[in-house]
Amino acid sequence: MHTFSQELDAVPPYSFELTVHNPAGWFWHNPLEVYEAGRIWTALHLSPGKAIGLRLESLGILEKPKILATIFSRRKLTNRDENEVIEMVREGAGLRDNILEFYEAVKTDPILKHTIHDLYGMRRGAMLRTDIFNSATLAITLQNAPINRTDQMLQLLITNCGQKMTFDGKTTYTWPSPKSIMNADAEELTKKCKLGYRTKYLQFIAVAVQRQTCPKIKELLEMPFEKAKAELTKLKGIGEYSSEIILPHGQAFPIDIWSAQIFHKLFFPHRPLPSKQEAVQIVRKQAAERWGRWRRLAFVYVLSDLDNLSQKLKVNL
DNA sequence: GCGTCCAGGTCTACC
DNA sequence: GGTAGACCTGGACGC
Repeated sequence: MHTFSQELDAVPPYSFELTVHNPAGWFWHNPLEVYEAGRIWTALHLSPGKAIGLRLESLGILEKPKILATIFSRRKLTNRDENEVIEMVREGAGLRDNILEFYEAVKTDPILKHTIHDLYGMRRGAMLRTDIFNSATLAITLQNAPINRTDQMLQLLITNCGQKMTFDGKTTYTWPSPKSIMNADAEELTKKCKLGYRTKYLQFIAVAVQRQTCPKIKELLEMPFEKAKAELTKLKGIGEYSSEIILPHGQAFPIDIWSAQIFHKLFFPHRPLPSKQEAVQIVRKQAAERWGRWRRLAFVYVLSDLDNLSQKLKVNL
């Protein structure tokens, strides 16, 4: 194994653990990543088809953050590949974000004033990616399914179609590449990964990503939010909710029936819960008016702090 | 055990 | 342009 290491700075305050370790009870880059005491191990594909292992380690403290990134690869990487990975880490771990701007904007908000205290230094972590396929895979498996079903589909997809990587004494997997899903037999994929009707959507998106007929993450970010959303909803299986899972914009607010009920209780604690679909529309509108361009961060902060919010605001979440 | 319902959306046929 | 109904799968529930 070849290794390449680089120390990275982050804009303080920066909490490595809150950002990458089970954010909102979920994963950072991939459901099969490994986290142990200030270190995380994961794996990803570099285009085209090169798999690498990645270890991130926190060397600093909240007000003087420093992250050591180490890349593990079977063949020596080019400088360009190394730079691409480091750039993905900077983006995915939110190292450049100035979180103090967000804190200043929401410091008097009756809900967020608690969460920014409880989760001081947390960033909105994002998957390591240059194309939409990882996040589209997540979005498709979240649709019309309770969380344990989603988890089952993701685990099966990754262990059957991702690439297994053993390095630095740890074993983990990459997300499945678009090529591996595009070339898989549809019937076999459905059966092995228990995807049901979702197989056809996943394969449709895999083809679009592989043939580059849909925008990359960087291109989406350069578009206005509504235009970027319209581009994504052209894809079969991607509606409003799924597009907001994928979009990198700060205005994205991927609200579903479950989270809509939580946010409705927080926004309107004395109102009865409306129908599920109504709650989604009401919450979406309220979040846009109240949190504007900060609503994606607000979303992550609230869902990462439900126990504390329940106690402080005396709401049963 | 067995049948029925429905979930952390989206598409399509039909009006 | 709006909206029921269908869609995989598996856990919860009633009997």
